[in-house]
Amino acid sequence: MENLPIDPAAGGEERAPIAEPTLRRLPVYHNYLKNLDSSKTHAISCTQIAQDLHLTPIQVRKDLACTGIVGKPKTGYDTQALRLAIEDFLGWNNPNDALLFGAGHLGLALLSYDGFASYGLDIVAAVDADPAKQGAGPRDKKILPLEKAAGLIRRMHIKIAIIAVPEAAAQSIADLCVSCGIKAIWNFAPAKITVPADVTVQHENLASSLAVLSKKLSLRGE
Amino acid sequence: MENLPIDPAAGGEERAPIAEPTLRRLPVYHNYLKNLDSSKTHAISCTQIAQDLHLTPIQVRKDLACTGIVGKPKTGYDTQALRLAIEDFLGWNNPNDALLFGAGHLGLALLSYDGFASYGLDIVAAVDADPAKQGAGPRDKKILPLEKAAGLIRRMHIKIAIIAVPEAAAQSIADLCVSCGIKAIWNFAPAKITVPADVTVQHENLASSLAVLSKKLSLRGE
DNA sequence: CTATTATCGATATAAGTTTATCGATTGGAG
DNA sequence: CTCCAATCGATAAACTTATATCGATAATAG
Ligand SMILES: NC(=O)c1ccc[n+]([C@@H]2O[C@H](COP(=O)([O-])OP(=O)(O)OC[C@H]3O[C@@H](n4cnc5c(N)ncnc54)[C@H](O)[C@@H]3O)[C@@H](O)[C@H]2O)c1
Ligand SMILES: NC(=O)c1ccc[n+]([C@@H]2O[C@H](COP(=O)([O-])OP(=O)(O)OC[C@H]3O[C@@H](n4cnc5c(N)ncnc54)[C@H](O)[C@@H]3O)[C@@H](O)[C@H]2O)c1
Repeated sequence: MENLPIDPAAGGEERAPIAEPTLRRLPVYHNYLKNLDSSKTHAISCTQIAQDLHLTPIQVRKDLACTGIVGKPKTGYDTQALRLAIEDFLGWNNPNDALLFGAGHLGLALLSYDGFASYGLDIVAAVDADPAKQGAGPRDKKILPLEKAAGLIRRMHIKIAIIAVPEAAAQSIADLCVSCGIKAIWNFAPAKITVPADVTVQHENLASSLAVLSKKLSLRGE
Repeated sequence: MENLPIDPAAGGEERAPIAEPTLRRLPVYHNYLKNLDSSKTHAISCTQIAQDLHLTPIQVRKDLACTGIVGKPKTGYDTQALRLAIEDFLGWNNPNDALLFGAGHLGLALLSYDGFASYGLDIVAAVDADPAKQGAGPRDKKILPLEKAAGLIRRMHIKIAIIAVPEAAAQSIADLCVSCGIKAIWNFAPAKITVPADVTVQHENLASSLAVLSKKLSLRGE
């Protein structure tokens, strides 16, 4: 037990970089575990998870290993511990505050969604340029004028912005966010936005997903 | 010019299977081209596209090659022809009808979005179990009772369903769709749904994207 | 108590995707 | 007209991700 294969040339702080596909599957495992009847199922095997989620047991095992959890042969993983390990790994126990830009159709849907809380995201308020949209939003969230954004971000040390404004306004909102110290942007506009290297952007492009879907459909049909 | 490297063992119908990451980038190129001032820019090079979209020229060239377009050295691609080639490849010129399940917050946002038309998707109507939601929806789209779904799908030969109902109802809606002949499902519920092998499912899991974003953010911060 | 079997964890192989290299082609400068 | 620089297209290498193999371990049956 003495020669555990420590990453060479690493002083102990550089952990294995997590693969993005794995990262995207972790919430799926988490949701699966949440829906298990925990009074009945105290342990779960990779085999079972893989079967239910249409994956291979090997992949599941490798994904879960990233969280540091250890399983027991013939039994599997403790369901409670596994769920906590995923939450811990994804940082869902330390909620991040976020500010939403654009309280239109999509923005309001995001604002009214109560599921984000369990994913460690708290949308503290929305911002909209249209005075008619301003005031009280769903779930006691305020919809503020654009001018209030900078102060709010600075005062609350908000690090995440969600962009749900029209494409034409996306870049200017991004610039505003960056100048206020935002470090991560979740972008729902179908536009490429440019930010400094130390800011992370996650593009949520529905057109891409749709392209995959319709291409698969058309290939099936022929 | 006589020995073009035809795919061996292919009678001429089996084209190269398109890589999914490439497929996801094609709409991004398309949107980029749409925003170009076409009166000024008649040709565009991979180098330029790559620079603007933060990709490598080689990748852009390879992606675009899938659409069958050919460029000219020193000039690049004809912007108009390139845009049409992408639309053609993605099938955006032959719109698909789709039926939306769930006219809640997210469903209504999707229903009111007029951008899907240019991606070859036409949401013909929505369906909701709640009588209070039924009636006229945005953009002259009807919101129908659940009982009407099966008939509508069969009558209009609808092949695509969009699921925006609560997680608990997602599988039963999927089962209904499959029994009516739906061949592709775009699923916004955070649930894994099970369908026969000849039906395609595209899961749109916001939790996955959020996991990527927040993990990157937390790695940056340390 | 021992044999059996399901499962984990690690290592190795395969498949898929991105990036690099290089010759060929074309438009424009001299 | 000739040379040069930019770009394409194809092939090869590097990297990433997924799958397979195999020994070790623990629960269970006999
Ligand atoms: N609705 C959908 O289903 C859907 C799907 C895919 C992508 N999108 C994208 O999401 C974005 C929002 O879509 P939507 O349907 O909610 O549009 P929308 O028009 O309903 O809402 C846009 C909101 O942004 C506000 N706004 C405009 N400029 C602003 C600015 N500079 N600062 C702050 N607020 C501003 C508007 O007042 C409006 O309330 C768009 O970029 C759209 O392309 C939407
Ligand atoms: N709102 C968001 O921003 C968001 C984000 C991520 C995921 N989602 C997911 O999208 C789905 C919809 O979210 P939402 O916020 O619109 O929820 P919602 O509660 O606002 O809307 C759900 C709608 O589905 C209808 N419905 C329920 N059961 C039905 C059935 N069997 N057949 C037809 N209609 C039925 C309800 O009447 C309601 O109108 C959920 O699964 C949610 O987890 C939503």
